[in-house]
Amino acid sequence: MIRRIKGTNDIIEDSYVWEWVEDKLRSVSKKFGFSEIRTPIFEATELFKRGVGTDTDIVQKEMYTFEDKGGRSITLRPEGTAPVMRAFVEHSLDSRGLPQKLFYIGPMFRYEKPQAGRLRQFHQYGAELIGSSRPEADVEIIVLAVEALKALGLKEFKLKINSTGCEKCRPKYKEALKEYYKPLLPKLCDDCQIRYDRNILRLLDCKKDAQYAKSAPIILDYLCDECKEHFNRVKELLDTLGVDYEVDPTIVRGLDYYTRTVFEITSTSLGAQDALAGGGRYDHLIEELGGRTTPSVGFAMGMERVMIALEREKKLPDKPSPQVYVVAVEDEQRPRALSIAFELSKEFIVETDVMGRKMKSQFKNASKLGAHYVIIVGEEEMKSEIYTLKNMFDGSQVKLSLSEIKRRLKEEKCDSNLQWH
RNA sequence: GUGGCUGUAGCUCAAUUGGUAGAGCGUCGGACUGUGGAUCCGAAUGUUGCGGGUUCAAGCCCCGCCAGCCACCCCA
Repeated sequence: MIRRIKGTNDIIEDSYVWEWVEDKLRSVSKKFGFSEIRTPIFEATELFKRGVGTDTDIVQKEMYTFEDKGGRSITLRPEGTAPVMRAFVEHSLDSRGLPQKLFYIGPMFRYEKPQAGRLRQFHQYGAELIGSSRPEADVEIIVLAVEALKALGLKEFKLKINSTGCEKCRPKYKEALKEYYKPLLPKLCDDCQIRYDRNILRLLDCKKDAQYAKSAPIILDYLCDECKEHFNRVKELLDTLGVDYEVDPTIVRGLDYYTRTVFEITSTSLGAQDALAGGGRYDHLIEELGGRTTPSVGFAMGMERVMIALEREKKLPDKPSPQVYVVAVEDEQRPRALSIAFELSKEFIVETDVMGRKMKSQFKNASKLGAHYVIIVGEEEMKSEIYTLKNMFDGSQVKLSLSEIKRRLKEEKCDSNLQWH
């Protein structure tokens, strides 16, 4: 048997949950004025090296990179921001006016060891607000992320924010950190020894050496006036909007492109892989990709994790079931049953038997599928063209013509809780 | 990439000290020849994750691989 690749999933029984989640996310995004962008699933490897940063874990060990037949180095996208920015530059979207507000939903690929909530092919929803350096933009993005989770019905999550400063103040902070950790260096874990030189900020969120991080210098004390002002405005606006958050000076984020605001939304109902969404401001990514300086903010949300959280919080939608199931009493009525089913399927969700089942089994099948109504087509109905409509929820039944049945089903559709639209 | 746990029917799990694989659920059918969700009866389905080894004999022991889970790493 050929099996699926490690760390990938077939979405079968749950596909209606995916549809539901995607519908909600699209709808919230549009309400915030964002429109969907769909970029290719693979890109030139160079895009991620430059966009995400060569020092990041993603680029160093997690990319699915291969050479195509033309000898080009191709990479399956590990994240969504760099491709969106590439498209922004490539199509000169700034000439259409700023800001550009874009969202995406789709698969991402990272070569990691799988566990619950961490897959090699996973799916992200994300949004980018391109072209504004103002704190209002940060807040709009943060609020969108929070509202998206709320729209799905999630409650058990926490928003944490921080500022990582800019190219002016961050070097000073890094220096202060180096100073602080220098005497501690021999006591740090192996990973932190390497991080000390490569990316000192990462020492802060190391779980093994968390004891030292507590009394380490805090970036917020090193922010330049502009960054400090920006961060304060973000907090004020969040307060004004009544958004709950917590300032966490240890979140630094794994991608190199972030400047100033960074944030994370973690679920309190998940295990180790508890980050539902993460994002921040990236003021220099676009110029890194050859565009003109265009300050921007964005975030990405992990759809699998959101769905695990929905399950934990018991917020999954009900599976949609057919509105009507057309039953043929005898073989003679099968063609009629089929044509009624096709006719009704122009307006309703219809099922009918194609397995040659006896009437009894057709009924069993109708209940198993959760059909609200059954239309019985027997000899009598065939002649009179007045069919029996049975309500499977309360067992009642009436005799109606096809057009009366349609009218009845239409009324039912309005107060049906089987649909989520 | 590191460490630990696990792998038996579609699903959840049994199987004495190694002795020739079973139950529930589900599926399908029947009891019920124009009426489902209850009940009863019956049927189908396994290279015991894969490969090797030890043994008269392996689901069980040993080794390797694969996959999943948990934690680390990191993140969504």
